[in-house]
Amino acid sequence: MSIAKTYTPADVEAKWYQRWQEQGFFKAKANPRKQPYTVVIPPPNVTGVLHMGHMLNNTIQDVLVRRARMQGKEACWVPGTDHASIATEAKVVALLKEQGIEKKDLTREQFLEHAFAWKEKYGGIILEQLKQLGASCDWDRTRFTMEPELTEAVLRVFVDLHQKGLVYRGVRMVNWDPLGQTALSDEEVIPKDVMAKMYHLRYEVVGQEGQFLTVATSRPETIMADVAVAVNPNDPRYTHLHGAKVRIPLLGREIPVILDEYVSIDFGTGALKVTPAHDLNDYELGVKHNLPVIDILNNDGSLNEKAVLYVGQDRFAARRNIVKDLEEAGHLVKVEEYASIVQTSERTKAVIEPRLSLQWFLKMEHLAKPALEVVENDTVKLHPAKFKNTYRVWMENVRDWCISRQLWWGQQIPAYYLPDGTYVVALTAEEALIQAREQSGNADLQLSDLRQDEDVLDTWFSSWLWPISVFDGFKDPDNADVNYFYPTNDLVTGPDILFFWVARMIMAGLEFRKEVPFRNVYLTGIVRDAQGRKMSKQLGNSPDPLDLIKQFGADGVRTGMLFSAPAGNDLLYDEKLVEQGRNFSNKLWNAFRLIKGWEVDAALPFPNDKAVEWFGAKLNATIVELDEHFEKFRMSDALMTVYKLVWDDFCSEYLEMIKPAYQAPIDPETLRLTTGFLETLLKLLHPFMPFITEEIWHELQERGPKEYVCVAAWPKAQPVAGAAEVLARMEKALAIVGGVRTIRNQKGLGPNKPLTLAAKTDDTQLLTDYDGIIRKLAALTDVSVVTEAPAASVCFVAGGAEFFVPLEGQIDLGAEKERLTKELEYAQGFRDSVLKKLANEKFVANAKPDLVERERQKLADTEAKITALEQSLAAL
RNA sequence: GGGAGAUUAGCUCAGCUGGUUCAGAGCAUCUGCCUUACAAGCAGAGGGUCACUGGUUCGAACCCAGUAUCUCCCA
Repeated sequence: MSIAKTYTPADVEAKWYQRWQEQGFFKAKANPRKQPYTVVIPPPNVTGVLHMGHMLNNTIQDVLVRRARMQGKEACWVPGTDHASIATEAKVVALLKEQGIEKKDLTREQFLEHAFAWKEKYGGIILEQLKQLGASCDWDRTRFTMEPELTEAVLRVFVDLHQKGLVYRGVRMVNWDPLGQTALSDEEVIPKDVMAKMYHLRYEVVGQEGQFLTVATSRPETIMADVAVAVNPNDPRYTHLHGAKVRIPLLGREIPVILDEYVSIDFGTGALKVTPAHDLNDYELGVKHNLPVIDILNNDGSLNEKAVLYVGQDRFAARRNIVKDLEEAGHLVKVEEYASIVQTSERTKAVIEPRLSLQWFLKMEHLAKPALEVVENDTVKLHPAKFKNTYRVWMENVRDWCISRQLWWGQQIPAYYLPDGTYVVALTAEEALIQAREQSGNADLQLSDLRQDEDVLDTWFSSWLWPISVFDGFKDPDNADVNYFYPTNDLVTGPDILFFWVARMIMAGLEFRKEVPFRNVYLTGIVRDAQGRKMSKQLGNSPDPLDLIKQFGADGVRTGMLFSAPAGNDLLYDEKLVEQGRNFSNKLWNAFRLIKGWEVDAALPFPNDKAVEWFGAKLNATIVELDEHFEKFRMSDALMTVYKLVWDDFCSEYLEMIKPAYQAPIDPETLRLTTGFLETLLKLLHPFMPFITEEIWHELQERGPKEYVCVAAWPKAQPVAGAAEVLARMEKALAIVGGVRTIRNQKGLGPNKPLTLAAKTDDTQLLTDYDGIIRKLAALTDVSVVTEAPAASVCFVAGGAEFFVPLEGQIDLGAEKERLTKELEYAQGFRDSVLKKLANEKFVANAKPDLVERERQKLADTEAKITALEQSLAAL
């Protein structure tokens, strides 16, 4: 039989994923005999497709989940999507437009029909893509934030919080997205640095014709909404204007000059136009001074009739026009460039309008306090911990959450308005009617008299319930699933949604189940390109994830992503990384190919006790190290640990030690033990590389129908007495091999030229025990013990002993002398530094005794080395 | 403007409470090898005043202060 020289992932990946599913390995059910391990997926946008960020994030989740499953836990990874109201609605509106349908021509019901049809057709593509990555989700549990059960959960929570007085309706300054035509929460607004213009406009002082007050503004188109000009009472330039009135340019309306210390004297001209409807600070100033509010904007950002001028024009067009007109009228004093910030919509990218608006809010103070505490006291641990600071600052300054959105795609707010303008909040219209009759005292009220609030709830108002709602914890708070799987264990997500989502889930968990939603939050970095730029469609710098999987295999891509992904650090994606992942797959494949290719001769004795003993010790030590990395969520280090174990220790050292000569058979015991080692390695690798490990697992030997590495027991370290000594002895032996190899390289001898080795050492036992290994790895025909340096040989020192490789006619005496002298000087320098340390009375007195002892040992070792080197030099 | 974090090899990062081998890994680089498991490979080598300046200490990449630069969060 022949095994392909290179591993071809495409041939096997789909097969194994299907088998795992057929076997039901990913399915989880409440099982009191097992410890639960639960992860809920950060639900991707239902309209989304897989991008590099998802690949990283879901690889990490899958590694955690697969390992937990192998550890014998009831591993449950719940997949699903969220409805992403604003993004999806925008997408559907655009699609309808292409078909010649305008949203405004549709009723709400008609629009939702279109939206759901679209979701059925295209939604959830991303979940199918996750399967290609190997994600071991329990697909039977797939949830969607807008499905009936989850919608009900959202409405129940809204009603509950309203009853508790935490949800309220009020007029507040909100972030208005004129493109999406909806309010946004503070977290959905992204500040952007821009170069803006500051316009200096002069307002004529009433009754003092020819006298002007100059204000500076970046938004001249809002002067029609001005209700005052404010100056600092301590500003001597304007003392004469206290109590005066000024006239708005072009418009002529008179507004008062008000005094407030809020106005900073050195910014702009020290005179501030006050436009309460269109600026948060102005609004607060307006409230304080009892000023009216004039809102001159329509929902789409165009000017309304209250503006009087430029009515119907978009805000930016109006700005251009008014600047021209102001200039012509002689009211534009000057224009300055200055660095400023504009707020933009996270979703539509439109410039946000601060706008006074009637919205629903959720009070945060009561929810934030306990949510902060559980992070402070590590009930919920953030990885890396530096995010605790960020979290704290946000939680301490959190403002009420604007939860209403002027959209249709989402859960419609269960508030019902009575004809008299008051409202009731209830889960259903029927319940609302009962309440409404009671509240109004009008028993004749009918359903048709009630009008439900037009708005829907923020998508995050669904997502924050996710860890509970996916287990139906609202509909049925005492069901077996939620009791068993909640709280979940680990959450893996990006720091960009720490507040949007993570913080709010913690709040919801504590408020509705009196328990945190998860114990650990692993925050991944952002995937960037090699130049450190964010991956974006515009830049075209993001590779297609599915292409990558095709090209390098899912295992290659998974490991490639993890190689350079320490928690919380951005990942600079480079194709080299997935290439390295693919190469690693191939390395593993070839190790398998070697072992599988051996013929067995049952008559052969077992010659590899030292190699086996060593690799067993190495394996145990590495498992301990690996588990530590996992406990600390150091995924990159965990991977690198197994990577080196497989590549360096197993392939480069162990297999080379036990490998029979070409086409020679192997003894049965070595084959048995080596196969066992490989199986252990497959288990350790499986969370990272599920496909190739499963393939090799089955190719290696016949397996029972349920016998998959996917559900094999996670290896446990088995401490063996004397393991440290075993590792140390082999290290010494390998140092000798290294010495010979270095000489081969330096002398250009090639790997196969037969050489002999002479050793001047006290530790002849080492040479006896490891004779076979040393000869094989260093390609030596003979190893002998000598008392004097043989003539015409190259020397090296390893572990305090001298070794000689006789090389008749190839010795450059001068070069040898130089090399040894250099090494000697280095050793002497080191000895001196140790001596100095030991001569220091304070060191000997203050340092821990074992430390001093170690320094003494160092000194002895170095002195042995110096002696050996000096003798070698003398012998030359 | 306020806050947090970072600065270690060409790149990406480790370096746990200051003290094992005068600073480690992977990738990249250089040299030599197509040695029948693997050239997607093998063997070997080079490479760092631990941002800078002071301080504490017997001893500092690690602790303290200041400076510079960068990143993130919030205004």
